[in-house]
Amino acid sequence: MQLTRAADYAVRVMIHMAGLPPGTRASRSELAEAVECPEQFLSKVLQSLTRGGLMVSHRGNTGGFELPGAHRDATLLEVVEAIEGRIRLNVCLTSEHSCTRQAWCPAHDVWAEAQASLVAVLQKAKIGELADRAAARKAAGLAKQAVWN
Amino acid sequence: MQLTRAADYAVRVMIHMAGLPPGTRASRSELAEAVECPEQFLSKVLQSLTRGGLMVSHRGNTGGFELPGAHRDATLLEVVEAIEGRIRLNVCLTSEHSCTRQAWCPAHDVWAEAQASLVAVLQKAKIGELADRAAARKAAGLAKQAVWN
DNA sequence: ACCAATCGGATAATGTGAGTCTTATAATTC
DNA sequence: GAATTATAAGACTCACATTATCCGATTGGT
Repeated sequence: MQLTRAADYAVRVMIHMAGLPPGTRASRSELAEAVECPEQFLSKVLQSLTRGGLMVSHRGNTGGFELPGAHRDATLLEVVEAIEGRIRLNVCLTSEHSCTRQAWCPAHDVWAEAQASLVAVLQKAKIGELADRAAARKAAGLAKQAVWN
Repeated sequence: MQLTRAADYAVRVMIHMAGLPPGTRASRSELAEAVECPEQFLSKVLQSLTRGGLMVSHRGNTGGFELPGAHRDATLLEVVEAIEGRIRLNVCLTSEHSCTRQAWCPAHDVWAEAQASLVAVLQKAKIGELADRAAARKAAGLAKQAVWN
């Protein structure tokens, strides 16, 4: 019942990229540092994001990763599901036929509702907006530091 | 990001017990059948519930498990957390000092909000009410069968 | 005091998450 | 076109949590 590290890193990367000027190409090592994630492991995460169409990769000497402008308003839900697959809070929510008790089990409804409310929160959070918020907060933090010095 | 089987079984057991007349003592094998769970495995689940104070166990020849009447309105959250420990949607929500980015990371707020809304749903679902609902639905189901026959 | 039924803790098997390493592939530069 | 630099991809390792099982400890009844 916890987000995987991979999904967490994926969200960090997406937010970081969305904060860069559109079209910026960032290298894996650069991203690994910004995101505080083992570089090799980030490789796998970036691969998943690329496969999911959320990121574009360029190979070769001047290669790197790039966030298509259109995906600045991808939702957290999309990013998480690109890594973990669709969110299913319980096995009885995986398929319509996976639980023989569905007809009467009252817990089923609760799981479904819980999942829906969770998904709703992740769906309304857009990468681009989060990036803007991060930039604003960092600026405020620096300003505060400046006052202290 | 999924409920464990143990927690699912725990909820089933609690609802089943809440549907029985107060003070009823049910054996493990009886419960295992009602809940569609391997009996030996249910042992561990029942142990956790007992340790958590949600269930009372009696040993010996006429032993079995019993749901204290006061816990008929325990919440799904209590039951789940008795098995899995406190719900933490992401590692950065485990402790106040576990993430160096907390000060500015905008994702942190989203995880917190998502967790809160998930917890809220589980908290408003009371075992006793769910048991009543289950009974009503089963009755309706049987009535429908009677009409068919 | 003994027996039978039950819980409870210790133990084993399995699966998933997390991270690492190596090889293949591609693009730029000289 | 060869060398260099960078990512892609997948095999591999390791640790830990989940799931399941077994056997001993405990209890109540006869």
